[in-house]
Amino acid sequence: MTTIYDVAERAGVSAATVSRVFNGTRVSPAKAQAVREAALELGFVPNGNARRLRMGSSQIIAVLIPDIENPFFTALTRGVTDIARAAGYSVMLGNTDESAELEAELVAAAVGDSVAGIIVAPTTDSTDYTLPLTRGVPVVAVDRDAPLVNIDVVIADNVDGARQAMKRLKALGFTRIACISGPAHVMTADRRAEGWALEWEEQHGSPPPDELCLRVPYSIEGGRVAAQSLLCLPEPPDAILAANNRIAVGTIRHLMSIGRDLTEFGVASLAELPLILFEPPNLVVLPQPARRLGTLAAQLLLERINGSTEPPRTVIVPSEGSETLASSW
Amino acid sequence: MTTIYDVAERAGVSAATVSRVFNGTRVSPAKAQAVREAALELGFVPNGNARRLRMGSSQIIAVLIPDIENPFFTALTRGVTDIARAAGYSVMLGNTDESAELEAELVAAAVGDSVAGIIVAPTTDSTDYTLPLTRGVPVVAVDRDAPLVNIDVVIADNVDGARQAMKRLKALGFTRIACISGPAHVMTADRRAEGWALEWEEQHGSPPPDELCLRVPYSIEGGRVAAQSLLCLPEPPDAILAANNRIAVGTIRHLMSIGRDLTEFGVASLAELPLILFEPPNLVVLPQPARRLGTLAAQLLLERINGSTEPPRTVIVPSEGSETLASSW
DNA sequence: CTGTTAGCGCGTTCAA
DNA sequence: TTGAACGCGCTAACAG
Repeated sequence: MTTIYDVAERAGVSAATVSRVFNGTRVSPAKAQAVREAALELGFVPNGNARRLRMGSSQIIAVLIPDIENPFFTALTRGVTDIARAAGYSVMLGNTDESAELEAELVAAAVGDSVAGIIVAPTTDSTDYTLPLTRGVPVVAVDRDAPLVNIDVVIADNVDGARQAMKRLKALGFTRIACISGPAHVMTADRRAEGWALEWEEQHGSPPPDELCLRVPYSIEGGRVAAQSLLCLPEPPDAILAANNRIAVGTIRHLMSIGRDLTEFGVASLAELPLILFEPPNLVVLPQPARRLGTLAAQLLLERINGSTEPPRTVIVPSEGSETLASSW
Repeated sequence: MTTIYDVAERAGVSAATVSRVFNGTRVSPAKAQAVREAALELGFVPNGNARRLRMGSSQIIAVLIPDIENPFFTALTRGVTDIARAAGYSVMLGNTDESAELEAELVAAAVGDSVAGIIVAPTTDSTDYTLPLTRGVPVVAVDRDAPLVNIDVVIADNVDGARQAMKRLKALGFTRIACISGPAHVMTADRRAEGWALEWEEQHGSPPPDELCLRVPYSIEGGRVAAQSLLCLPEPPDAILAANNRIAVGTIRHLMSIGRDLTEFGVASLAELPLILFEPPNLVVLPQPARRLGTLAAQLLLERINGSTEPPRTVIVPSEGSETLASSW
């Protein structure tokens, strides 16, 4: 382990000078040059832990997401890393696995590592971020609200997304549009179901029948089961609004498995279907602004890191515009 | 910022005792209890940087992958985190974007953060990991070989994967199977093309015609273009072996776009097709052992971290067995 | 079992 | 412009 002292000795200067060279403080060109050479020859790598200990903070942003295997969150993370890197920050990723305990643990670890800030998709709507906040570590909630604390929040306009999808289905001629959304008390799922109900009321002049909105896990199986039971209704729907991509896939698979004619049944997915093989005729895809959520969250966080004390803002990111898959082929 | 000294004072013990409580060394139950209470009341969070500085190493494993938005690498990462977490390590993720410079930068950063070890998917086959290695930080290469240095390597058996896919296609009745693989000099792409050629020779008793193997980017568009030109050949293939999922999707999309009858054309994908809507009749999917690569790499790395000095091993992970999608529905 | 002491490597005063 | 000295918070010796 070569330290600044080794470099200093080799360059014939003091450790302080070496430190200055690496931190941009003015040093005479001759010594600066000597230090750089010595550092190179010795393969000097600054010790981040000592640096952070001394400075009390780091150029690291912690990103805490529920599932690294979910394309939505990886796209979001990508947005964060883009902005972070441009600003000279690196990103530490944590997987909360939708577990509140794990999330709390990771938040504490991030604080202990004196990260510069935290971007988190809260696992529950009752998570508490006073720990970092009281220590001056800014937190930005992304994708989901954090009602208990007063922080910046960046979320997609899920209500509007659902309504837009409904409108597209209506434009395709469908009128009795059911809704399969995610679990109750999951904010995105709640909002999407809400948007569905609002739009239904606008289209029909009356609230939607309760039985037309099912809440299931955000999974393929959830979509499959829900689609099945919706189709068994006395008055079955002629289209289904799926609140995320997995539910949409489950829905379509069920429709195909029972040989349903997809030219006469509409499906909307409130998320992209990345490696889809073909575009069913009446499929409406409303891409989620995942990466944009990430970039915005990172920007807000950087503002806080740089000392902004504006009152916390909630940024609602509009849908990326409904579009059929064809346009992205 | 509350420190162990604050906790110590409040609990009426010395800082060393507080440290011991948090590190599992034996302490009298009474004092241990007092320490825990004091820590809780004060909201004490151990300072990881001080800890790592003092200890000279950390419980952190750096994972460096080319693309966090690629399901293969996220699955791999998931495998690493599973093992790491179970062993009490946390994971720091870096995105190399297939850039050798960025990779080098991230490796240096990891060393500076005194991580316990590094798991990396090398961006080129000439990357050099002497920096961490000379500092005693073990490195395990995953998914791709690192010929320049003598380290543990964990890769999928791409040759065999390609051959198995070929066998499946043959079993379905296809004989003139073309190959669309990734870019030349990308190890996985080379091996898969190699497997294709070997199996062709075994099936036909002669080397395959050159024009039947195309090398394109690992992208949907690459697959589309390659499929198109293969089908224009004087003697077109009756099946295509796609070296990854994106190429497979591009291939199938092209086939469907020209109205090709998929009951008479075979396609094999050397990777999973996660959110697929339906299973084309002659689609062979050979899932990549992504997560397994991650778990194995993590295990090897942990052995090194724990001081193993065995000669470096190259672990070749067998394909996960060919299976059609149906089995995973 | 416990307290005291001494650094880990670095950035930053304060003098010179 | 530069160097000496200090301490960030913690753990590992060493006594007791």
